Amino acid sequence: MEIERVVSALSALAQETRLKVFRELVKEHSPNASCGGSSDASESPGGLAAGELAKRLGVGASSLSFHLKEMQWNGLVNSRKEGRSVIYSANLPAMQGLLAYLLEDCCGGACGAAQWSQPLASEK
Amino acid sequence: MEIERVVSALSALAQETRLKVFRELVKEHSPNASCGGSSDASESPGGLAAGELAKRLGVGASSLSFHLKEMQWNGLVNSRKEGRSVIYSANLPAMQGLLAYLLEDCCGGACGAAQWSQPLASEK
DNA sequence: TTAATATTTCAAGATCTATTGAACTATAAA
DNA sequence: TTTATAGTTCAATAGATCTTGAAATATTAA
Repeated sequence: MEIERVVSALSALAQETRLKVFRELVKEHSPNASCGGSSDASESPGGLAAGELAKRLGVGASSLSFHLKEMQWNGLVNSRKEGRSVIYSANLPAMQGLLAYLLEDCCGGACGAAQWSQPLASEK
Repeated sequence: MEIERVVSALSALAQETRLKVFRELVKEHSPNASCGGSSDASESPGGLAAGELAKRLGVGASSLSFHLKEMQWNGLVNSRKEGRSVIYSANLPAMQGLLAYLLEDCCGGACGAAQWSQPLASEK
């Protein structure tokens, strides 16, 4: 991942509403949907309608729409239309790419990937 | 890590100059400095002087100072004074906390920590 | 003490972000 | 059709962010 893409992915997450949206979408992500290792052809990507997200997060529709557009532009979420709803879903490979970059380039040999196979430390 | 702290850590990184600063500081981080697992009492945290960072990144001194202050405020870097220089260093435990949060709360059971003990995938 | 170096602070200005409510588009139901 | 529902777009506004250059502060060297 080149630095501009990393910065834009980080920007997409560096806002409370958007981070909550992403978290919510990850929760709703169906386990067999695209996560690299999938194999089952019956991909049902899961996700949530914009309205349902707005309700859960208590955000105005147009404000949420603004944030979803931002996240989509930056590659963090995907959308599809179903009836009159638009279903948004987390783009997990994008998150993986981001984490891979941070782990490799921003956590140093000193605190590399190895540590993360453990229980995943406490608070800062 | 609670969500406000995560958002502020992400904001600290979601800017090209700042991400480059962090990367540079991680490169310069001495291997035995505070990374949780350290034990040697002769902690020499490494780091870089503001001026050296400015030179390496080609950024104006006052602009860099603004970004360093931001990163310090958000807990991503530490500083110490040495002579007339101010040496900045990466706060790796903060980065760890951030990564732990993203891995746990934003990557889902689907794409959890397990994957990251491997060779650390390619591009997105 | 005076001068040079390293860095921060300040003020101004340009640009980007986020929220609001109203208007608009598309789909489905009556 | 008409009406209701789901989302998006638009314009206005408020506030945050970033860059610049000049001035201020601290430390070291002459």
